[in-house]
Amino acid sequence: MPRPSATVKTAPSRAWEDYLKIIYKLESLTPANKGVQTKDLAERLAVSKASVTNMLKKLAEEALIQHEPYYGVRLTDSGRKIAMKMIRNHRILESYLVARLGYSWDEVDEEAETLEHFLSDKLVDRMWNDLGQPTHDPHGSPIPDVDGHIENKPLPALSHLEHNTPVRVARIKNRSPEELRYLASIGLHLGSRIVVKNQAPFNGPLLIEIDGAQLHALDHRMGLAIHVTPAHEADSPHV
Amino acid sequence: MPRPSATVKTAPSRAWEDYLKIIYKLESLTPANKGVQTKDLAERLAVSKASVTNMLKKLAEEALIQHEPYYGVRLTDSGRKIAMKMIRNHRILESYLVARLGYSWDEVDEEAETLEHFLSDKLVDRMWNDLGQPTHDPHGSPIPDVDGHIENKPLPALSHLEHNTPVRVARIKNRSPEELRYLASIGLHLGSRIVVKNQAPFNGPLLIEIDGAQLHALDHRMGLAIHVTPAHEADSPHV
DNA sequence: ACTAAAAATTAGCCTAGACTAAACATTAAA
DNA sequence: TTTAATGTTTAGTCTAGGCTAATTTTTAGT
Repeated sequence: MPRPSATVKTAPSRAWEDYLKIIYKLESLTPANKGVQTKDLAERLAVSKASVTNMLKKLAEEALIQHEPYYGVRLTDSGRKIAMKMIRNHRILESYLVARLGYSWDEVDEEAETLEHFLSDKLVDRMWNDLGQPTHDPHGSPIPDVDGHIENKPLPALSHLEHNTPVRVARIKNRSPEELRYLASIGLHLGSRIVVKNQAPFNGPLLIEIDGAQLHALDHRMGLAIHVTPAHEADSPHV
Repeated sequence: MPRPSATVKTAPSRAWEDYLKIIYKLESLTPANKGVQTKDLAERLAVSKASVTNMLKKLAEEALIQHEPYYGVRLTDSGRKIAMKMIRNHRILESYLVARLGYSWDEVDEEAETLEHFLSDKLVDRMWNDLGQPTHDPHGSPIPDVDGHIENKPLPALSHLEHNTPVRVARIKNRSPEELRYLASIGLHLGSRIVVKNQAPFNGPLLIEIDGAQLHALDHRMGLAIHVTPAHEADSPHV
């Protein structure tokens, strides 16, 4: 008959990993003096605030986060390590699916969102090596290294550019499959050369030229998610 | 705030899938007039018999099994369908890992055991097509088709062969990684040509010749797990 | 400074899927 | 045919991770 699991330092569950990953992502959007808010976690995890509070207590007990009640939460080093592993797994799998199994960039997130929790280190490592040890995923996001270090170069967003300055698309953050498909349909990919011709007032749409050809109007919020490098810097980005 | 999940025909959980898969596997070892026993399920799932009974009740409510209390359990068509899907996922992933990511046949089961529950239909289909729609996995086990049909050709085991009749290894069932590694180390693979020279009495070890060269003593129980085809039938098997 | 709104926490409850211990059924053996 | 051994089920717990409702703390607006 089965044995009780005793005090065996149980592996972090999927739920824990999800919490830690979201906390990591929200930390970068949070002013440095504040922690990540319960409310925002609840929203991103599609879970009640009470559930979040409840879970934060457990994560804090395991020293994966620091929880200052009412002031928010912050990852500890061990918590960050787990978050980075999930992000590494996620981004390597996405890269693999695109490069080896014919996925398009709008299809990969859904698949990776689940599988990131169940991939062995061995499998992730083999995919990464098979791909030639890429540094960025199909959306241009950096892949953390095995020790959890990640490139952190802030790139300007399309919406914040001077007009008529050519740039190249380096990264698209957090867009839905529909939006990604739309971008691909107008010929906007990683590495595309963009010139912002105009921006309508009151955060209105951008008028952009893609690869010297078509003109397109692009919603302001889409422009915020598209990050670029100066056109001369790297002719084609990491892919 | 999140919604209650209501009566949304919830997807089968990992636990359900594991139960159904094991029931399927045990059915073939169970005399046709009997069902699969609770005890055997408990053993294979490493779970108490009471837990099994409890779960069987739920599976029966969902019409995934027929549960005749005290007489055991049997899959319904819908239950079998889920079981076959898990087996398909498992075997295609194993095949993929070996063919594309350099895994050896002793490494794949562990990885597949978890991931089989989380692979999307799309991913499985793409792996299967990328591999050229294989019909058998790296251990020679048949891969069910998308509709849940599976080849069911009974193959004789090494232990039950006439002596001095050359055969080819077609399938190795349920061996541990250690045993599989041992077999590989003595040059016994799918497709190896084997001649059984002798079997010691009282279910003693077999004396076998592998690919016309080395002689090896092989434990009787190992011989039961190694299934073969006549040497002339197919020169090299499905791989 | 005071009050209303927003955010966070507490308290109590629920379900899935485990568990143990005890009761009950079936089968095989004497 | 009775009994012992084995297998199965019932009854009652437990933990993870959700939930709602009520309460408390912090923040923002007058």
